[in-house]
Amino acid sequence: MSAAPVEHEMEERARRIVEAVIELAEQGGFEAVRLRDVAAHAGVALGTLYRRFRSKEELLVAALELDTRALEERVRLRPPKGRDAAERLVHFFVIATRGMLKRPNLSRAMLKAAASGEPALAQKVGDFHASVQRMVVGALRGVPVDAGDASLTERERLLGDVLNHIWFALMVGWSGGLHTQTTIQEKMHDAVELVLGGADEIDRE
Amino acid sequence: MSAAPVEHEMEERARRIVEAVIELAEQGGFEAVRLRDVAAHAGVALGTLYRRFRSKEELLVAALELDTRALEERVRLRPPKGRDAAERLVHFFVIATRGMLKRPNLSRAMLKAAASGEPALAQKVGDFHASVQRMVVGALRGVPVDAGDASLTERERLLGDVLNHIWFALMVGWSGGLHTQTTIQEKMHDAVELVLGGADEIDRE
DNA sequence: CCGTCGATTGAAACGTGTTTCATTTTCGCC
DNA sequence: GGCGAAAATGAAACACGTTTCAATCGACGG
Repeated sequence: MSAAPVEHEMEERARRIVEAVIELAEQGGFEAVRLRDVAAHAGVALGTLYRRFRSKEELLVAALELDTRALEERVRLRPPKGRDAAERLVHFFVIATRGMLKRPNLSRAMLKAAASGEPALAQKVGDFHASVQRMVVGALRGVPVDAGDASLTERERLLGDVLNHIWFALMVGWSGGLHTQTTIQEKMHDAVELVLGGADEIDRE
Repeated sequence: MSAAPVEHEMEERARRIVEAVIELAEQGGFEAVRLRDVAAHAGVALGTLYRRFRSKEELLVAALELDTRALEERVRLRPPKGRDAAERLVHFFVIATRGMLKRPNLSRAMLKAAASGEPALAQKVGDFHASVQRMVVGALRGVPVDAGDASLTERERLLGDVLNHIWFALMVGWSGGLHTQTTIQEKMHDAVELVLGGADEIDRE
């Protein structure tokens, strides 16, 4: 019956599972992602779901991976604009933040999973941070950085790291009700100006 | 039988409950904090526990509050030392990081709760961030800042905010296996130098 | 001393993440 | 077309966070 080879069949199932996760999380957040419902929506048995994903958190980190890839694509097609690095960085974080806040329930659920501290997720969570860092450096340079490029300067690595951490902490804070979209953007604006060398040297590049 | 008035009785119970949480979390982390065990250790019924704390996360955030108060006391008694602001800030983060990593299971559990995104915890999590920020500004100034002091300069607020965010994100990353104690301290060192005005102006104060 | 009322208790029940397992299906291969 | 292995299924069971509730306790005013 099925024309696809095994791998495709497996990927197909995994894709449907993650899609179901995203749909449920968009509607009701982390708690609404009931794995029995996920399995039903994806048309698989619970055991199949657990063959591919070790936990609920792993499912949501898989969703984060998809989301991050979409953001990368968005940034590749329409890179953040600005006359200098600061403007481009601020613009990038506006894009990234808006992207997350567009589906708040899903984003909260993904952030909760990413911050859950599960060692099994370290790889994927690390990939997420690496991706954000690459996009940050891309905005800093004004030129996209692709995944294979290991040639960051020390300064780029540092700035990417620091801004990534700040944004992540802000998103986690937003997720817990500590910040609004506006305060996130203001704080990222201030942070970018700070790390780019103070308020006076706006056009340093 | 009981000589203490009602309020003391209630506080006493709450204190014993949080102590039980800390003990169990120290040994086995978040999962080991089974609320039936917590209640048994504290000598109360499950219902009593749920009268005072709305969720497992709230219990661990209460533990974080205790821990943070202990860190504040530690910093008040022996403030971070250094010839300039950068050294004091780095020293403060060494103290704070070492304090958390001394009881890794407990700290991971508390961080997971703090990053869980529960809106009910916003107040307490916000208090935690405010406390860290105060200690950061204290290290920046070289003089402790007490809780009532609202007179931060704009620069102090910004630096406290940014360094607090970076440290929090690093701790969450550590919790998930992304960083070691060494990498945390290196990254905080670099971050402090960055936000304090670049690698060249070491003695700016 | 009694009655009242809120707090506590003990125990049961529920929902959901996770595990287990016997059975069935699918797939590559001969 | 049939075989053996790997994967999927369906259903049950388990663990634990959370809720519920009737019974009991303890303090306090009258």
